[in-house]
Amino acid sequence: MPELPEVETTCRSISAWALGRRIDTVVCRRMHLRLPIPEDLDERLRHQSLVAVFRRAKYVLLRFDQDTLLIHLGMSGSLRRAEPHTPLKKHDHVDFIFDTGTVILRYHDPRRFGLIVWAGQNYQNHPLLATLGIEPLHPEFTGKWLYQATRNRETDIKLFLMDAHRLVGVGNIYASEALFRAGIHPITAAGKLSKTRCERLCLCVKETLEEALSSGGSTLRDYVDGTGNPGAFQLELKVYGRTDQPCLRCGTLIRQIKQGQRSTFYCPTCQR
DNA sequence: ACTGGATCCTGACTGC
DNA sequence: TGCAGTCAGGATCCAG
Repeated sequence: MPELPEVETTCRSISAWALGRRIDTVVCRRMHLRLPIPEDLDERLRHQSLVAVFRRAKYVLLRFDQDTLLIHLGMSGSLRRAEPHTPLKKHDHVDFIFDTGTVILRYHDPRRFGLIVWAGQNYQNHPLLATLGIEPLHPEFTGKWLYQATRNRETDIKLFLMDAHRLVGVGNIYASEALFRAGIHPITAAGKLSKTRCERLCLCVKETLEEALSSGGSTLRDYVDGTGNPGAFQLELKVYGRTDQPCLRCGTLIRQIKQGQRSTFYCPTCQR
């Protein structure tokens, strides 16, 4: 489900309404996602206030007075505001109930590929975060970095972009979109890219993510942000999901292939 | 170290 | 209408 723009949008919208609120209770209806949900969630979070909501890669971090929670939305997860009268849907696994029960942050995840765990004292050292790659929107992600990181790598550039141990936040949608924008064929061996093409790709990754962010992310099925609003970037997608439709630049039919068991979309004319 | 494949799980959709 | 097969925004683990 969510890639960097969707996770970031989720964090921002939760911040807007939940910061400073105090946990009343936490209700878990299901104890197992990708990992077990901590059993002491309610006991420990009770009466703590939410101090910060931020993102690392595709992880959401909720910092409370004493503890920080690490949340991943997997493929199908969402974290959004619910009111006391909002009816429970199937797969609404966890409710963080604030104040005197007036507002709820609700975790929903049909496929249960997500996770909720304690982040520990120093979240950067958490095993799930410690080995992650660099943030694509940070200044340290440059064409030069990309050029050096891809040397001698035979893996397809699209798979390289999606490898969170190198570069985080770029998932299946935005990898295809950024490569189209850069005019690079997704099967190109990462190590074969010239310095110039690395510069261009780096720029295109940043632009694609930033534009998606300003549209509030992409809503393909049921993605909604922390307030419940859908994104609009799906309207801007140039290749993702457009199999056999004409390329918006040259009219050639968009192709769909598999890379690493995931669908890739590209224009065989614009991308070489 | 790198690379490709299987895997976790449910729901939506397609074709017979 | 039902049933089987395929596919889906992620990331980990394992074998070669």
